[in-house]
Amino acid sequence: MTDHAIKGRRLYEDIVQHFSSLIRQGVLKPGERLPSERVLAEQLQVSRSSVREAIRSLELQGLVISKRGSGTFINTDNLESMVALIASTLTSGADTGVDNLKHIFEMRHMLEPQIAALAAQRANEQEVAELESILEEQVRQIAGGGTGVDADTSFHFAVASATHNSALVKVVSAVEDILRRSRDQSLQEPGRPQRSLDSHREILSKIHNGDAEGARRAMEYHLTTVEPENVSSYQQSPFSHQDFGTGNDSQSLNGNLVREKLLTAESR
Amino acid sequence: MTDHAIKGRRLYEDIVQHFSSLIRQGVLKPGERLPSERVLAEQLQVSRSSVREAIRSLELQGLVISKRGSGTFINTDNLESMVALIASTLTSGADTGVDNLKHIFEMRHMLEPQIAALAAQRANEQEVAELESILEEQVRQIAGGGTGVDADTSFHFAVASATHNSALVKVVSAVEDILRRSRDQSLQEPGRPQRSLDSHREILSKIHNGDAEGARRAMEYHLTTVEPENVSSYQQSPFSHQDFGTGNDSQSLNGNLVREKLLTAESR
DNA sequence: GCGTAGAATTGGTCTGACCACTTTCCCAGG
DNA sequence: CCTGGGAAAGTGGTCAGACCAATTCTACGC
Repeated sequence: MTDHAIKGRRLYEDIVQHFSSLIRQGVLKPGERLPSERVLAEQLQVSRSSVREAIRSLELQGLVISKRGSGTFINTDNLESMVALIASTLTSGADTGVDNLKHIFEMRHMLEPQIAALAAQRANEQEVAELESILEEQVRQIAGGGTGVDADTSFHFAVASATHNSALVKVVSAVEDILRRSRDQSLQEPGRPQRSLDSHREILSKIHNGDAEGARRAMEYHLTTVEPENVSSYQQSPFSHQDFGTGNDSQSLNGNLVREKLLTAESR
Repeated sequence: MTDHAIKGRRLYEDIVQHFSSLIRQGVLKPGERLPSERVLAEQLQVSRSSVREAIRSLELQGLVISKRGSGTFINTDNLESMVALIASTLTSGADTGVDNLKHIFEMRHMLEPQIAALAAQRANEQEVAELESILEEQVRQIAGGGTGVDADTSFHFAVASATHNSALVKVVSAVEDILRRSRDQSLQEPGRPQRSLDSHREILSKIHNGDAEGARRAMEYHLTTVEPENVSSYQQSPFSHQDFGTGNDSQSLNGNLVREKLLTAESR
């Protein structure tokens, strides 16, 4: 890649780098609480605003978590925010449209079959049990007339988890997050939910038996059949996630005023 | 208080969501300039600090770019920051250590051979030419006594680009970015740079001929031979890149002092 | 016409103040 | 003694206004 030319460094970036370094070196351990913003500002000889911007940045990177009233804590590895970030990054850029969705499908098609194979080699009993319970949940959802999207997404996530590879889990989660909505549409089609469930069962069976190659093929079949033939017929809906906190609705004060001005149509 | 259901939602997140939406919907087009922070603050009826935190977040997501003195602009699709973000997210979390590097290698091994195959099917003349010139550069670097890491990274990046799949490009770039350092070490070994170059040539040849399966195998071979046998012998700290600027704190005002102050403050 | 100095504009940083929420701690009532 | 509850202190979230530094715009002088 290109060399990053020297650009006007910002103060908060120094701070981010500093803490990134400390955290990654393990000097600051997960769960630990950072000094308060005011204290940090004084120690670092910068203003509280700069400290806050740095913390904002670290939080977006998933390295720390701020909680009003209690403090800022190291990591605790909350996957959600990281996944949301990757998802947002994957869907942003020049190609925000149908192409993007195609690209995501393509990547998924590259990754998931191999992930299933890995999972077959590495899944332990607990993880197999988890997968089974997810399928039971999917049965319930479908029986209840639902599409089973949530269980569907959970299944793919759980398979990725069974690889014991955190990087894969993150990327797959991001991909699944992005595809959740279009999958919802895909599953609207009659018969689809049941077919999806069936192929999930097949995948799980292979994983249970440690049949890597079988799992790979089963996942490939699953993706091919469940995948839409015509991606372009799908809603764009690029930005699903919930930003970093499941946050929704109703702020006091000027919250509603702001919301009125900010949001046009955002159901929730 | 009367009204309720107040989630821990932050004000700036609303703003982020608002602009995310506008940008992704194409209402705000790349290159366009946003109103100044002061104006935005007034329009949205929030403080400038909140606007700034929102812009910070958008910038980290690669959606906008702020330039002191001139303004804040939409996107321009600067890949770098997005890649840096994904990289940082992939390397953060519970497993910041050797395991993480293993995971990254594993993911790479899943993706790149298939990417090479896709590239063989889709690369156009221009992209083939680009790959050729990268190899020439690699020759020069090696001839000059270097390891050719930069050209090496560029090569993998260019192959990914040839798939015309932006999502793949982003993920691969992040992966390559993370692995750059360990690759540097790997290439220190005598003969390695030359072998790497040779297998690059093989890959390019297959891509040039549109031989997808050949390209896949060539890439697989390349990864297997160039990859370290023992990942754990590699330096940890997989966090190479620059976090959004060049990160050497030797020049930063209080780099080391800060650390001292911070650590002493830990005991409480 | 053109270039340049200065004014206006913009993002970056600082300060100090309040608000909303949590945690801590102390004291009254058991 | 304890224990529960409420005030106090501490923390992040937001706000306001100021100044600095880089950039852009403008108008003046040549």
